[in-house]
Amino acid sequence: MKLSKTSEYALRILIYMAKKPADLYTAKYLIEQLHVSDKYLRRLMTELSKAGFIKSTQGRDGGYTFAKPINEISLYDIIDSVESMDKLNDCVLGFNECSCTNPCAMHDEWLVIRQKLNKIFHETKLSDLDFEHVLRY
Amino acid sequence: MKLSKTSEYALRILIYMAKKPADLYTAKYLIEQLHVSDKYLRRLMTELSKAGFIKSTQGRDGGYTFAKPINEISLYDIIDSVESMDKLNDCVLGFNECSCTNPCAMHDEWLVIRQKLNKIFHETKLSDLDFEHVLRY
DNA sequence: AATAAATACTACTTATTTGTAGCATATTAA
DNA sequence: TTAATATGCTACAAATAAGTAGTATTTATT
Repeated sequence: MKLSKTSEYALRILIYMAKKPADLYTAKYLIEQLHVSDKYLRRLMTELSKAGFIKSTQGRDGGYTFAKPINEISLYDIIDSVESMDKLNDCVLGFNECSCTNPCAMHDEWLVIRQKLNKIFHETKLSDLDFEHVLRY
Repeated sequence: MKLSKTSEYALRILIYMAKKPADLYTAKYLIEQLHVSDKYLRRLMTELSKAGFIKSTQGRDGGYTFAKPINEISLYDIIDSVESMDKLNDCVLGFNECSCTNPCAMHDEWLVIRQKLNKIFHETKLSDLDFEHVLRY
């Protein structure tokens, strides 16, 4: 009942960048600021580039910037790009056959929770966050 | 953003038993009904016994029954006994220092979600579930 | 053209979770 | 008291997630 480390890092990085969304950030700088390990961050940045959130420029004076406006990037999209958000909608008891017409004993309770989770994660965009106190390492 | 397999199994088993809470269930029977592997289920049952939800009687004609009324067993308690529910209250970005006075950028959004999750898991007791359609393998 | 400073890729290592095997222990009934 | 039928324990195996190492590639500056 927790996000994966990879999702945590992805959120941390993009939220940090969203504070000044027009800037160019080098991996080296983000590693220092956010205390995510070198190779892990770099690999993750490549994933986030492929997912279309950021774009990288290689070579000297290179780095990463947003590839689209931060009010178009939801927390749902970010998490979904590194761990499937679909699993949130799986049966909480692990039954594959579970559905509204053939529900498990917890189906209705879980439906309420997951709808709220989906709603908040979908509706919260990077631009909605409070950057006054962006906690960082 | 999903319960562990172990939590799923723990819930499956106890919810299944809660349908007829006075009965004695053998491991063999539960394994057949719920398709949880032999040794894994047995180990889990021992944990659930130690946590005080069920009690076991060894030897011939042995098995497991509830150790207390099922309206005193919440889903929170069950999940917490096999994977720490505390982690639900950890910072969603993984910052140890995150708190209401020193919040991360997602602190407020996440607080709303986790309070709802905590509430539902705490308030839902085994006796509250709908046993008309207990889906099983 | 050489160098410096950046990202990209592939393979490997470690840690955690999940699942399995085999033997030990307990209890009832004939 | 022996056989049958239960649970309990310890150690191992497999799968997945997390983290690390080293090298290749790209590009602006000189």
